[in-house]
Amino acid sequence: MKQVERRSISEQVFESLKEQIVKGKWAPGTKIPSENQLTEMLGVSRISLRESLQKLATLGLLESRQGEGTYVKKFSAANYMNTLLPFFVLDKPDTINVLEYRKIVEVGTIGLAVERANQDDLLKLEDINKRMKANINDSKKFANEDLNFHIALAEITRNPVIIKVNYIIRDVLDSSMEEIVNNLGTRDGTYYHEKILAAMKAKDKDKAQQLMEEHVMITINRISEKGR
Amino acid sequence: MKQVERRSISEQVFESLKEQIVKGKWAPGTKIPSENQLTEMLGVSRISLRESLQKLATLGLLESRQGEGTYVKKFSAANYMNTLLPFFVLDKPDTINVLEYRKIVEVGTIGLAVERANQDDLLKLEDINKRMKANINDSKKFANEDLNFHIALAEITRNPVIIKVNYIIRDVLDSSMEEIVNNLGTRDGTYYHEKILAAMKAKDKDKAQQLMEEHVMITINRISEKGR
DNA sequence: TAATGAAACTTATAAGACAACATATAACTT
DNA sequence: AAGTTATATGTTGTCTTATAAGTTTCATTA
Repeated sequence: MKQVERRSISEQVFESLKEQIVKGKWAPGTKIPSENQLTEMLGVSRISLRESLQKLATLGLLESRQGEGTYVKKFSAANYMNTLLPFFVLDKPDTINVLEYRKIVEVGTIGLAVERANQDDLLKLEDINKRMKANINDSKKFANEDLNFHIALAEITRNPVIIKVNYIIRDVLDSSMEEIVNNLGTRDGTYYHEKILAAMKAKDKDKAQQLMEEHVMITINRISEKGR
Repeated sequence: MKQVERRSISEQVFESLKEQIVKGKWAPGTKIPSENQLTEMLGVSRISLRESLQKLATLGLLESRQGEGTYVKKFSAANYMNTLLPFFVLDKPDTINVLEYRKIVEVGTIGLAVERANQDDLLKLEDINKRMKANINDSKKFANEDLNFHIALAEITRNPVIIKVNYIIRDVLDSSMEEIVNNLGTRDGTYYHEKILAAMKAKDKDKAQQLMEEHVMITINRISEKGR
């Protein structure tokens, strides 16, 4: 027999709102009606409406700002990269594979970063390095600054796709990172960061990339040895 | 003065729940505590909690079934084909950013592929190249085989992260790819693929990487010139 | 044994209230 | 006149308390 169609209210609302955006009725950048207005227009409770709005926000189609309103976001590839999250999360077992991937991305990232870094960027990196050295005995803070260094590099590229992917990778590695630092210690973290920063100042792209490759490679080797 | 940190409740809850999944505390397929239990465990209202649960659901990490409970979703590639992307067309700056990112990943990919390719892999690539040449006047089929070539390279690395990311990127670019091929033609697609394959056979990693960089770079340049 | 049905538990939806925030305007001070 | 503070209004964020609508469990019954 043919199944009776069951669609939840919030799902129907979602489709309805999506149509407004997709069909261009609500153009990117514009403010959509307030929640109270929409509940009346659609005849649903604010709960169901908000559920749909939040889903659209998660997908990167809307953005809600408290006190201001809800706006249609311009769709960007970077937002789409959110779908990468489950890929990484649910495949957790192989940290090595993630690191191998990270090696590729980080080496490419530093290449662009060398070309695009300005004076402020370099100062910011220097700051992070200083904080790393200051926290050389606090592995938690140390690991955190380590990540900040790599994220800062990604942001220097000014490429939103790279930035986004970096955040996602960070998220995934974060869980194991502390453990990694606890095992590997803080010895060569500062060493490589300083060398990399020097190469950046000298605009020596090849050198910076080579250093970064070593830096990540050493981590990979240590991790894979640890498992035996 | 130092800014006071403001993070919404649902955001904090989101991070907290995500951590449980990322760290493997809640394994794929298992049922997570009920909403009532979670509200008590986290000390927040059901509204805020549900907001976070729904966000995780739209990201594909959780799935709620009325009357049953909420479960950690198992990964399945099919989940990622039902996205919103087809409704949107990437604009030029986006395409450039994606290509720039793709350049990084592809150059890294070919590096690993050179090291790990066996005889069968090389034959498979050769096959794809032949089909490309055969379809040199059918830009749609040509573009399709072009993508197959790059996906095959990703699969040769045997790194699931690289493979999956490749599929995602492919999805993102797919919408604009046909247009790209229509504009750029089929002229140097085969040229580079053949050269790259030759370098792979010779196990010449540097050469292969350099060729791949050129290959993607030329596409980037053409796209960015197109708009002027 | 198999079918029924009530109870308990789950997520979905609702309504109303208040908090937190942004913005514009009025009132006040200098 | 210009700058500052208070107020009003409208927005999203969060909470509380219900009720609806599913699923599962298990004792009861035919």
